[in-house]
Amino acid sequence: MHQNYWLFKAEPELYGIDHLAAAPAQTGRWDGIRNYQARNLLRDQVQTGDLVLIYHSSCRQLGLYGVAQVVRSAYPDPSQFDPASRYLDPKASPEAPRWVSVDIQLLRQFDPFIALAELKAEPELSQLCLFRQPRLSIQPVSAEEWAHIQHLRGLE
DNA sequence: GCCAACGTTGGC
DNA sequence: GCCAACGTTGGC
Repeated sequence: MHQNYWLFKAEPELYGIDHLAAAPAQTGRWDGIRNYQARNLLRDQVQTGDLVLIYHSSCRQLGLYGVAQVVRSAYPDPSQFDPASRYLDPKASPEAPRWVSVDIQLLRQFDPFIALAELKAEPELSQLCLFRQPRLSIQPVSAEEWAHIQHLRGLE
């Protein structure tokens, strides 16, 4: 299948690029998505091999921190069944899961990170989902937007 | 199925 | 901490 591009939002105090970088094989589970629009994208469209921009929200330095690759496509998010998790969903069961996770592997970190203000200053990025639908936690990124963002750090 | 009340997100 | 935008809930 054709490779797609995404932007995943993270609150770095909960789980962010540093957690991913420290994980075995720099691979971690993207869990805790509890919004139906984001869930549907994750479940139906995010495929193994897709590339992902990691965005940090709700923190002092908002922006893009790196690139990851999807290494496992959607499967039931274990945290929905976990009474100890803040993401427990009492209406979900293993027989009828509601939420999904994917696994991603960190490929590289931007140096320096790409601040939100830097993204906003690029006319070519004015249509980014990040600006049009800022609350969506799993967002599509076009091939053109992806290339432009890579070029901001001299990357292909 | 409408819609008011309420909760959450997230930049500032 | 504020507050606008937006998502969810639940009575009718």
